[in-house]
Amino acid sequence: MKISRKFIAEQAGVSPTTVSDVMNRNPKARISSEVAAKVREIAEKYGYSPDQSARALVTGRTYNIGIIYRETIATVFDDPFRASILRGVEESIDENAYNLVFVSNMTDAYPSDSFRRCICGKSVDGILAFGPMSDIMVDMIHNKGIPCVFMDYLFKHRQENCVLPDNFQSTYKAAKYLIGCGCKKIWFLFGTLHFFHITNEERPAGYAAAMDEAGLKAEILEVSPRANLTKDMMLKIFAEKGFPDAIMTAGDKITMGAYLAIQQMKPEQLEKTRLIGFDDLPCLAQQKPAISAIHTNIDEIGKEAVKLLMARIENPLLPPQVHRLSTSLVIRET
Amino acid sequence: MKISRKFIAEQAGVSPTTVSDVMNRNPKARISSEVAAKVREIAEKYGYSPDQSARALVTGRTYNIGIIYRETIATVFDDPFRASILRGVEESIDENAYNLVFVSNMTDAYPSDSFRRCICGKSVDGILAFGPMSDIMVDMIHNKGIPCVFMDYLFKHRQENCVLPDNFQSTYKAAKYLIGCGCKKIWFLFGTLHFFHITNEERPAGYAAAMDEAGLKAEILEVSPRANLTKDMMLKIFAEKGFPDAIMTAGDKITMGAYLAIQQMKPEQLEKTRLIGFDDLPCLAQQKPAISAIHTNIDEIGKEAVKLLMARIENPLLPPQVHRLSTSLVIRET
DNA sequence: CTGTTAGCGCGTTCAT
DNA sequence: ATGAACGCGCTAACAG
Repeated sequence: MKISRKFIAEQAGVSPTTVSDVMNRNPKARISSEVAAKVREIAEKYGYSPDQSARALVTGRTYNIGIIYRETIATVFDDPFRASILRGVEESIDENAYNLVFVSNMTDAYPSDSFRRCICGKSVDGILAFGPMSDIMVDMIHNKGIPCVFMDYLFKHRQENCVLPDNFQSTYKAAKYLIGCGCKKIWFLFGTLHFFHITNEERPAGYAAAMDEAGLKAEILEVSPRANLTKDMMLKIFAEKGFPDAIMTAGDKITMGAYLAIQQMKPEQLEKTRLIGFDDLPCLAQQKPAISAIHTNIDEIGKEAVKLLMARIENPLLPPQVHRLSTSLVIRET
Repeated sequence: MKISRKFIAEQAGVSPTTVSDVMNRNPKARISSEVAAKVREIAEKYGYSPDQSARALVTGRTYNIGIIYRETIATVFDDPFRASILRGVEESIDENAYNLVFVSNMTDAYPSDSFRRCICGKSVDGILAFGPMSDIMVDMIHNKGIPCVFMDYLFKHRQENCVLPDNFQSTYKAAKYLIGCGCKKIWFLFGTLHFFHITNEERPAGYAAAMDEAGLKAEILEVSPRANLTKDMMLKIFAEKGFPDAIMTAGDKITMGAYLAIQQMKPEQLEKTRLIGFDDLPCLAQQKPAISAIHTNIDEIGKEAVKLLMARIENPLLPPQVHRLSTSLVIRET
C-alpha cells in the first residue's frame, strides 16, 4: 500500500483535502486542532510527506535552488573565495525551506544535460551562479522565467542580478590612503585567472583613477594568479626595477607572491614597501609582519545573493539589480 | 504560450507522443531520422526539455541523488577525507545523468524538514550518506524504498550498503610488518572524533591482533583527533615513557601530531622510532623525513558507493552489501 | 509513425 | 469540514 494523501486520509478518517490543508497549514481552511493533531499523528506514523513531484507539478515550486558552477565541486571548494561565498549561501538559506542542487556546467559554450534538466525542465525554483556564463545559457534561464543571481560577477553587456564587492571604490580609496601616507611610487599587481572577469578591470581602474588624480604615474603590472609564479616574477622585477613605495594587488594569491618575494630578497624591506592585499584571506593576518588588506566579507556575497534571489522567487517581476558590497581597509604592519 | 510537449508537437507538425519518443530516445518507437531531427530542432529552438516534475510523477525517476551529511557543506569540504570521497562521487557519477542534492541533517535524532522533503517526498532516486545516522531515519529511507549507500561507515546492528576501507586488515598487516622489522615496543594512537564510528574499533583491533599473535603487548593510547592537541599530549607521554620502537595511528591528524612532537623534542629520533600513519593524506609525503602510511584511495570510497547505488537504483531488490576497499602499505622514511 | 486513453499524486475550487 | 471534479505535463500501452 502506498503512503499517499488518500491513504492518510482514510487512516485518519478525514478527507484528502483535509490532509492537504493540515500538511500545508492552509490558513483559509479552519481545521480543529484535534483533527489537525490526528492527521499529523498518522502522517508521522507512516512517514508521510507529500510527493514533491506531484506537488511541484501543480504548484510550480520545487524547493530546490540550483548552484551553477564550472569544473567540479571540489574545485569550487578548493577556492577559498568561492567556498566562503557558499558558506554564506548555506547560512542564510533557510535549510528547512530549500535544498541546494549542484549543477555543473563544464562546457561554457553549450549547456550540459544536467543544466537542461534543471533549467529547461524546471527542477529548480531559482539559481545562484558563479559567472561567467554564456549568453545562450543566460537566455535559456530567462526564457524559462527562473530567477537567477550571479555571485562575484557582473555582466557588462546585459542587465542581470549580480552581487559583488565594490571593487573600484575599494582600490580607489586604498590608493588614496597610500598617497596620503606620502607614497609616490605605487604599483598595482594583477593576474588574469578568468579572462572576462570584471574584477580584472575594476580593481586596477580604481587604483589608476586615484593615481591620476594625484598626478602620479600608474604602474599596473601583470603577474600570475598563482602565488608561487607571482613570487618568481616579482623576484625578477624587483631585481630590475628596485622596490616601490607601495604595492597593491588584485587578489591575495598575488599578495602572497609579492610578499614572499620581498621576504626572500630583503626581509627588512617589508618595513618600507607598503603592501595592501585584496580580499583579506586569513593567511594575510597570520604573516609576520601582518599584511594589510582591503577586507571583503566574502560570505556576505552569498548572503546577499540569497536575499536577492528569494525576493525574486516571491516576485519574479522585480527588475535586475546589481548589489555592491562595501569593503574596509585594514591596515596592519605592511 | 508555454513551451510544453504539445506546443513542440504542433510546431514540428507531429503528435505529442512522437515528441516524447524523440526526447526519450524510445527504442520501441521507430522514428525516421528526419522526423527526429525536425523535433530536436524545434525543441532546441524553444529550449524545450520535458518538465521534470511531471516526468518524475509518472516515471518515479527524478535524476537527483541526495548527499546526506551533518553540519554544513563547508565543514564537509574542510575535511580532506570527506572532500576526497565526494571528489570520487562526482567523478564517477555521470553528471549528465544525475544531479547532486545536498541535504543537511543537523539533528541526528530527528529528521530535518529538508530530509523529509527529499526522502519522504521522493525527490531523490538514491542516497549517498555519511554516517552515522539514527535508526529512525534509516528506517524512513527503507520504508520509502529509496536505495542508500553509506560512505566510510558501517552499522553493527543492521545490514546496510556500506563502503569503507579494510581497516582491520590494514593495521594488522602494518603491525606485522613492523614486528617483522624487529620492532618490539609498538604503540597505537587513536582519537575519537565520532564516538560510534566503526573505524575507532577496527583500526586498533587489527593492530592488537597482530601484537597478540607475536606475543607482544599492545599499547593503545587515546590522544586527540586534532593534530595540535595530540602533539601536546605526545610531548608529555614521550617525556614520561620515552620513545617506542614504532608508532601506528588511527588517522593522519594524529600522525601529524605525533610527528611534530618527536620533531620538536628530538628530531634525530625520527630516524629511530618508526611512524606509520593511516589514510596517507598528502601532507605526510611532504614532510622531511617523509612519513610512512597505510594508503587509502579515499576517492575510491566515493566511486564504489556510486557503483553500489546505481546498481540498486536499477534493481532495488539487490541485498545490502558491505564493500571493503583494500589499502596499501607505503613505506617512506619513517 | 499517430491518436487515444489512462493514470501519476496532489492542490484548488466549489457546492454541500 | 467534505467530496467531487478538474488539471498540472508527462509517460506508457495499444489499436490503428
